[in-house]
Amino acid sequence: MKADAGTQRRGEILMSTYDNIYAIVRQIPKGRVATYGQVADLAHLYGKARLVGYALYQVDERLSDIPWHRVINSKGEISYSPLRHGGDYRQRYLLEQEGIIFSPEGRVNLREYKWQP
DNA sequence: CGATTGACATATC
DNA sequence: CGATATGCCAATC
Repeated sequence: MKADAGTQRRGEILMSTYDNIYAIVRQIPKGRVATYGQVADLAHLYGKARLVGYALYQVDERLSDIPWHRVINSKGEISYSPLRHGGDYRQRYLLEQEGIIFSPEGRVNLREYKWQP
């Protein structure tokens, strides 16, 4: 059965697509990271990783309590955006504070840090 | 309201 | 490893 484009029914609560993504990101434990693809998968949005990135982009503006910094791309690298707020390295700094080690290339070891639900 | 863009992913060359 | 191509969907122009 297919869910509607914008919303899908879960129990008796109607959740918008983005709220679904937010719910997943909130569940990422400290010291772990998740890829956009993984979040999309868990949010029943397999193959739509772009929506995850777009959703998180808005999260930052909303200053939500969502740990957006724990979401990185499948290469284990932080995706930067020149359009984002000034502090580009903020994400990396936050991850390092959680004990995540970055490679000299600016990547993390997904085999070890990737969140496994 | 049509066209463009964008925190991505996967496959192929 | 990187350049190119395709899919995917919402927000923005």
